[in-house]
Amino acid sequence: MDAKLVSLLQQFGAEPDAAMRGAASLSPTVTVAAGASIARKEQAATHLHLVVDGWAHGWRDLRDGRRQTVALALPGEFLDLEVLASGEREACITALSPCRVALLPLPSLRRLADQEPSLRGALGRLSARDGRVAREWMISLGRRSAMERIAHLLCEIAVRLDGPPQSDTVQFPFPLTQSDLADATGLSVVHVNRSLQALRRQVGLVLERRRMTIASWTEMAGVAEFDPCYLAADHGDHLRDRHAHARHAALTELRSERV
Amino acid sequence: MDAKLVSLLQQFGAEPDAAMRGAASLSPTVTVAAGASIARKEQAATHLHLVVDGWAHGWRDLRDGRRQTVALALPGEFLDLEVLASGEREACITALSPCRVALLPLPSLRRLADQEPSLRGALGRLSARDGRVAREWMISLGRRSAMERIAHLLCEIAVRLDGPPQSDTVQFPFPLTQSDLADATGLSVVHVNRSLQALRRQVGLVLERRRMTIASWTEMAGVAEFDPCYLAADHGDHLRDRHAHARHAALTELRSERV
DNA sequence: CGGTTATTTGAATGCATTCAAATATCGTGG
DNA sequence: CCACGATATTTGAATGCATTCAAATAACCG
Repeated sequence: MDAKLVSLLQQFGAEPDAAMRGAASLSPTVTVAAGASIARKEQAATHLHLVVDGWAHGWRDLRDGRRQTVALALPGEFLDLEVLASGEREACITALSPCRVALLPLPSLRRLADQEPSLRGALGRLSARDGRVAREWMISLGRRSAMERIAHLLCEIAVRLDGPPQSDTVQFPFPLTQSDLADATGLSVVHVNRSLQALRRQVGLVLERRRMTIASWTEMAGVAEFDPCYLAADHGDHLRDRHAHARHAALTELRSERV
Repeated sequence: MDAKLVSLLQQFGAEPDAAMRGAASLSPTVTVAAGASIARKEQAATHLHLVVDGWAHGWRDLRDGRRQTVALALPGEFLDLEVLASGEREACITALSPCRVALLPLPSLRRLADQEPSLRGALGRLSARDGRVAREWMISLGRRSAMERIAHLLCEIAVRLDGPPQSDTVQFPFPLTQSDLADATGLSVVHVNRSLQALRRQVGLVLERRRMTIASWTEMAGVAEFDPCYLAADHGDHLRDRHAHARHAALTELRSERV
């Protein structure tokens, strides 16, 4: 049972009771080291994975070794929600930092989702958010410059961790290496390094001892043309029936997501 | 009512009866010219869109005009399935060729999905396929060379239109301009032109009067490192309960999708 | 402390872009 | 049916962003 998952599911519209039962279907968590494999593409998908603590990513590679990160999971987020509907995993999952990962047995989660419309809706909206993030990444990979890509990713991470920032100075843990950033942004390690230096000069970015500081969020978001609305939980009128002011609350709630 | 939609839903696991009722919820179709807008990002999402005939795409752009296609819809495919769960549209939808588009009222489709588990499952699996396609595009945009990107996209289109090809020579209608291809692959028009010429020489690609011919599918798929399995309907064990040999049938059925 | 991993720098190369202009094709009205 | 304007494709040349290769420095881990 995991309190963070309960609150996540409720944020995305699950009834308190349904959220509890969803979270109760967790198997005991496993702990893995940074760089360790959590699930491989080929193996049968029997469980869904939730990162309780730590960061992980899903990736694919081409025959000659070029690698692309296709999904990033921060504390409290699912890694492979798509497995719920399709039954097959489409990427290898690897820990980017030391991780505690919860396993949710697929059959029981499906049974639960079939019975609980609100839980089903919450999982659907979580998938939809993953889709929005994926599309935003497509825009970065296809059309943004190196600096813009990195800036955009950093903004996204900041908001996914702590919600839209209150003050102009933002700070958060950052376990990724420059090589991880390269995988996620479709750039070479060397160029990530150089773009990071440019950001350091332009928007006062500091990265030391696995901690990121953004001196000017305004500047950074400007460089990235960043609009956080694609990260909000409520992206329509689903919740509005149940929670009258859900739309407004959504962003506020995101802020407490930091789990 | 649209026979193609019925068969699409059944391919993805809806009961015949449920598929019929899903298709029955279609509003009358509208016809739009190539280049015309079908739905805008900002406007309230009241309907889902299905391209009955013609090609369309969803796109986003940056302030300075750089544009990226984030989704492509071929005849018989949904354009904005993500709206079903999230309630908001995340891209502008534009016709790439003359199009007949069916509108499905969101509320009635949701009601239907809530009542019909098999229809719900089919829509979920269709969304999951959209997700797999999106991730494949991320790999192209992030890590494939210009020629590889275009080759991969052409392979994908060929399979989405007609299923995995039987013979080594493949032919299909192709209404996209090179500028459309540039939007989809994250390249400049000029470079698309040059890469197309390279493909012409290397794999005997011919594109004339809106018709594409691939002389050697083997060559083309080789250049693209193309593996069609991410396009299959059945990507897990969901269907296996109902249709014993669904997995094998999935690819075969895809072949008859060409609508 | 020493080995390993990560970051940083320099220099050379290359893939893709931009700009500009020519040619070809398409659609439409005369 | 042809002429016309508009759209799409093609080519050349110059530039630039990002990559690769190589090596040095710095940080991390046991």
